[in-house]
Amino acid sequence: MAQVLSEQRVAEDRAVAVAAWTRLLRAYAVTTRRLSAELHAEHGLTINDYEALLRLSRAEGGRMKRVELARSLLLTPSGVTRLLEGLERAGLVERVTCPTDLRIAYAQLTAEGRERAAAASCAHVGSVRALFEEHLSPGQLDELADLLGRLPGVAEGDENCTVE
Amino acid sequence: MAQVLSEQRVAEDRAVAVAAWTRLLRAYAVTTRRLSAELHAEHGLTINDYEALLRLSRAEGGRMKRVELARSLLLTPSGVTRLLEGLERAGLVERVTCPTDLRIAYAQLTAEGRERAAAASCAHVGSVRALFEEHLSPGQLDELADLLGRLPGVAEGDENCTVE
DNA sequence: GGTGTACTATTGATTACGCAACTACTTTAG
DNA sequence: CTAAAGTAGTTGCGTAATCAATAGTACACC
Repeated sequence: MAQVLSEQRVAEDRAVAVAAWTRLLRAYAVTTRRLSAELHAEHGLTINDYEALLRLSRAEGGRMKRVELARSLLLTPSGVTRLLEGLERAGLVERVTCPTDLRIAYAQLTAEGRERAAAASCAHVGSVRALFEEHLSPGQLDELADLLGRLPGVAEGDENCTVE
Repeated sequence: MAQVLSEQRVAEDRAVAVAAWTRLLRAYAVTTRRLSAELHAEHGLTINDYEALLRLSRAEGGRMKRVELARSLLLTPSGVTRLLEGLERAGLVERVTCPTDLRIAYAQLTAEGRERAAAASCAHVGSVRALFEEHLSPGQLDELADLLGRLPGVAEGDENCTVE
């Protein structure tokens, strides 16, 4: 009897971890599709384009080392190279070399980049709020952010990421 | 004074929705990288390969209509075509046409597919639990699953998705 | 002061996926 | 019974990202 109960308990515990995981997958898929479609239609930016501009706009002097940006966006270095390729072509970001360390190249936000970031931010934050606040109360959102932040590596990128 | 408080309140509300959203992005990126690397290394499957096999193995007769699978995995029809291309080439899934409606093609799990699904499931569930349970209690996982499930379209795919 | 190790960044090849356009079949309405 | 509308699925094309391999630069240590 105790045996049966304990087996059931184990099965439930397994289920709940897997349920959280599958829902995380689905939640990502759903929200990402919707928000990235809006962002792309209205501002011609992908989510990572936007996040990159945002982080640059909050960084000291509007510039960041490329690796730093990679860590901040959870991208590989090559991912950042390609991301910035696009933003440079669009004139939103400039490449600035570091005089004291020739390995380093900064990504530097241009004036136009700063404008686009501000414009997109305004609309995008609206979309995000519309989607999330329609279904979750502020308390629940807080709880959700807290729980997700407990996963390793999730909360680390927050310093540069708070709303002013 | 009331004015100031209310403005502050608004700013906090905005922040919490955006915080939840960015953490969702990061949580997806972090967990996905880790779990998909393991799954790929040990079983040669992507996460969607795995999820597809899993859903097929739980479906009546080990088969599903391709659109049904698409909805279940939150993929577009073309995504499913390509996903199944790979699984068919690997001999894990077979294409079965429907005799009464020639538009329809079923994806049918093969014996080998069923084996691979079972083998991968065992290890993968272990990885998922290790990752999630290391940082969240069962109660918190339950709460997390609940909160994510409130987002539109997230909880819908669950029928086929419960652990047996 | 040269040599090995670590760091920054890019490139080539590959993969996974979405969108739009299309074909093929079925159902409904007239 | 046929025309129109709807549904299932595939294909071409484009894009974002990965990994592995590579090149250039900095620095520590003997």
